[in-house]
Amino acid sequence: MPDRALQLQAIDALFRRMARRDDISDEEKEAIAAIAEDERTYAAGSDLVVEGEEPTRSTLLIAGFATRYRIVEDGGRQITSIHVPGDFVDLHSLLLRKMDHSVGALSECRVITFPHDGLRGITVRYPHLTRLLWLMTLLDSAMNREWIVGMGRLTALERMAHLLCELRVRLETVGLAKADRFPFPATQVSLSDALGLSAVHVSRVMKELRDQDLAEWDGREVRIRNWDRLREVAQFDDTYLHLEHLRR
Amino acid sequence: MPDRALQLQAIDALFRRMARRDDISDEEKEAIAAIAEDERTYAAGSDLVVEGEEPTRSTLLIAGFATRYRIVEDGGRQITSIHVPGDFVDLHSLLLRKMDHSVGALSECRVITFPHDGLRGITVRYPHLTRLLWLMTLLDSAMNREWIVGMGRLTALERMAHLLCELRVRLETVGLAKADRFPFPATQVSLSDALGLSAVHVSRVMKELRDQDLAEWDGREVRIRNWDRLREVAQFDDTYLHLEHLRR
DNA sequence: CGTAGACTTGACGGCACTCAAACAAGGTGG
DNA sequence: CCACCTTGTTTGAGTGCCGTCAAGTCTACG
Repeated sequence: MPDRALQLQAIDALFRRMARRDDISDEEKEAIAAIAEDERTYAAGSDLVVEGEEPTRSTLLIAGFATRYRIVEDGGRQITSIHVPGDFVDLHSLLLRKMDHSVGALSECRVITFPHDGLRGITVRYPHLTRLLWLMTLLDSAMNREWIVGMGRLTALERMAHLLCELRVRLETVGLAKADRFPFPATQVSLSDALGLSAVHVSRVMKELRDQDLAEWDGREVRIRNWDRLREVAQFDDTYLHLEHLRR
Repeated sequence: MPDRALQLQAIDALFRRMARRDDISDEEKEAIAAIAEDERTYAAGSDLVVEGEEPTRSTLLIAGFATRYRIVEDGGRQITSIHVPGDFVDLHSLLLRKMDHSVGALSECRVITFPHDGLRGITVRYPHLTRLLWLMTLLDSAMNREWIVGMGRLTALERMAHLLCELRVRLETVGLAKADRFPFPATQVSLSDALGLSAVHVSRVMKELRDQDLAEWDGREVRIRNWDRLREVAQFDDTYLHLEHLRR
């Protein structure tokens, strides 16, 4: 039986994400903590979940960065989401059951898992908390829609800028972004898999961002140089992140 | 007070979508029908919901085709989902509250709406039904992820073929596809908005599909000429539509 | 039968891809 | 402790998919 206070602290990033959108009561926090299992760590590059599996628990990322991705026939890889601490990487497996994509660790990842039985129990006893969990999956959807718009209608530079904007705001929400910098441990290859570009072109686009003094990135950390112009280039509008505090 | 039997019939496409994935009881069907409002009709080209609005009800499409879309700065438009009868076009507004995109009618659409108050009531009294509603939004997500993969890693021809495959399977699920044909009323412009292509290129790609005798389309109806090869070209695998009947 | 909207086809151009080679940095073993 | 190797990044040259522009065709409908 894990220590309850430690659990609550570890799950804090999730509570911050939720509390940003609606009130979450202590009882609700306890209900989640009550079904949390022990922490686990994954090495950078390893898979947390693999396409085709049928998980019996869902995974909350509490430290590190992870991605959802699929491999296509010619070996190409497409990342569909990047996850930061406080994100459930596979809450949808509670209902979809079978994974239609894999989840990989971009950097070393610490996670806590929640058995599906326990989560199903929450849907029976805690309707409001259920809606908040549902909301977490809806935020994933909203980000997916925004990515589709970007891939369909924005240039490589705009898309890259948009990703940096999104990451900054999401990391701020869980307290992981400083004023003008935030951690982002990745390779240009993984970025290219996320943006639907080639690795070579990512290199060129990053150079362009540096040259225009918009942002720079050394593979570990992003430094924002000119937030207003970066947002402008990215056509970034955070509406789709639904940051308003409302009754849900 | 609308006629209950008529309501149940109208909502049938939704029930079919749900019943394909899990059992849904008569009591649950009644619970949904009980909060249904009167039917409404939208003309082709009109908007069912507009970006920025905060709907107080969610909209179930019962006849016709609709799209979710966003307009970007240069006037470009990107469709993020195409909806068929049985789909909720904005169930997510129950929790997201503010629309981060618009919903337009591709053809004339008949819809039934469900007040958010009533849906929230369902989350309190019907946990299993709540999970099924949640599941409906998760299916949207899964389709979004698949579109991202397509936009990032497939060619125009492959993407187009993929869309036709997806529509065929989805329409079959609600009984609207015959063996080798199904309705799809759209213009090449709207298709180009969906696939992230230009209208001109959509024309070329459709010609290629015809020339290769894979499928044809006259603006109203799609005729599949060679399903196996179409699937192959599209690299279509229906796992992401989660068609298995399971306890959810 | 005239007109508007939708589709088709051709010419040309550009954004991003591939191929290829050089460079940087971190890790490992002799 | 440094040669060596692996992994990642940068840069250049050439290519191709798909976009834009433009003109012509088809079809529906008033």
